[in-house]
Amino acid sequence: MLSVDLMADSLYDELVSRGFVHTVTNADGFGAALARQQTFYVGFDPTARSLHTGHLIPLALAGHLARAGHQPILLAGGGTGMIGDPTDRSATRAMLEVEQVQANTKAIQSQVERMPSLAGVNVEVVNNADWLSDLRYLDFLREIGRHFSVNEILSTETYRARLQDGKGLNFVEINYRLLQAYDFLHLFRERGCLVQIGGSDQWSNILAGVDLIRRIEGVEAFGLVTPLLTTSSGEKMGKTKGGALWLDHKLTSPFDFYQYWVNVEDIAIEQVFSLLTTLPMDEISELASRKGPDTAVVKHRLAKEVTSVVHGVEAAEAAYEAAQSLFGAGAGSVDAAPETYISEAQVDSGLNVVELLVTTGLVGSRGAARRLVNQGGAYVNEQRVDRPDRIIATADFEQGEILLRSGKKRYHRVRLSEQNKDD
RNA sequence: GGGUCGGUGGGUGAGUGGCUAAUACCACCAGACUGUAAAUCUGGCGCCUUUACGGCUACGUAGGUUCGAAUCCUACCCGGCCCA
Repeated sequence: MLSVDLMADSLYDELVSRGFVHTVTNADGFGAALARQQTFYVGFDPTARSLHTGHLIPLALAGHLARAGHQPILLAGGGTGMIGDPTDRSATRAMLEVEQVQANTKAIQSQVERMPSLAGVNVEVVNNADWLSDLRYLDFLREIGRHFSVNEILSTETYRARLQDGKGLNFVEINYRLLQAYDFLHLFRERGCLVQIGGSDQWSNILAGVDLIRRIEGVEAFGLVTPLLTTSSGEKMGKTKGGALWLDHKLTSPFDFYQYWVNVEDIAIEQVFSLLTTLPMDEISELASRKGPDTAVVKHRLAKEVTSVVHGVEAAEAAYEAAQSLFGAGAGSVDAAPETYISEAQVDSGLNVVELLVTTGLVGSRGAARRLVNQGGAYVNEQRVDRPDRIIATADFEQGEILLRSGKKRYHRVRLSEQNKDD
């Protein structure tokens, strides 16, 4: 018994020392609860067809808990997504089309199921549409609604801010909290789930569930929220030109994903390591303590670890190799850089750099491509392009391939093919 | 339902008949410096083109007034506040 307790304590302590605990409902109680096998859950709303960097911390935490023997349930919010979480929103979200929600839910479900960081773990994925869709309004109001104080809801940060700024708040949005709380209650009843984890923005929603379970079932459930990864200027980490840093390789290539982490600010190294990778803390401290140009090496390690978590070790290795050949000594081919195929016919018809930059998606418009060239940020095979009307000829292809570069670090391969091929 | 104020580019938020593709800040992109870092400095940041004192599209939606509208009028949609 004693040893089990020690294990549990050390698990909780480990979570604290790695920086996962932003807030917890009852630290002692939670620590003690971990002495027994717990079922816990974390939810993701289907606002897009892929999860992004921001979801990585709760996923990592889920991994730690799961490896310690606890049972994870990952919840895709097919039901709550129909409503839209108002948290951190200065205005009402546009409601997504039903089909969109369903498609996103499916995408996220399969993404979570295939997540390398959870490989070997018995993850259960559920969709709250399965139980929320069939709720009966009157029953829900009588059983659940009566436990919620509108005053209390309105006094929480999200809603108060809305009211103060005179931004408006509709009834649907207030209900979001009830539904999320109900999810927790449902999972407690059906699965004995006593723990919900999430990002710090989910604190009040999680708390609502903990309260609901106590009120209705008389049982103490636990909620724990993780911090957010932010840059030194306080911005959420994971923002790029193209928007979020997606976990889906079709939206953000493993190479770009890798590059993002190689480029994190120095001061974030330790935090990213401890939250997103599973390296032991003493090793992390050692890595983080290195100074000067050596930090480049450390960042490669960081990028490799984080990329492995999302895309697997092989993709991480490939991204590393690609980065080495691009940024290390000597240039080579770049297997992991995103690639596009174009036909010889296109080349023969007089394709110029601007057109090429646009078709590869390296820039968003022809105007932007011209700007890039004029600012000296465009390269073909590592040679700076000086004119927007520079024609790309078959002679530019080295072994059927052109290496296109935008700025210092964004690469794209263009390959010749008989026909156009996508993906 | 009545009154009143408001809906501007990824975000915040100026602009109230031409000088406005639209101030400023943030985010973002490029250049310089570096370590593929931060900070700093410089340039850019609707789309298109023969890069031009050029064309097109845009300031909730749809019409209208005007030589000319984000700016005025009408209707509608959405939101705040007050009244019911």
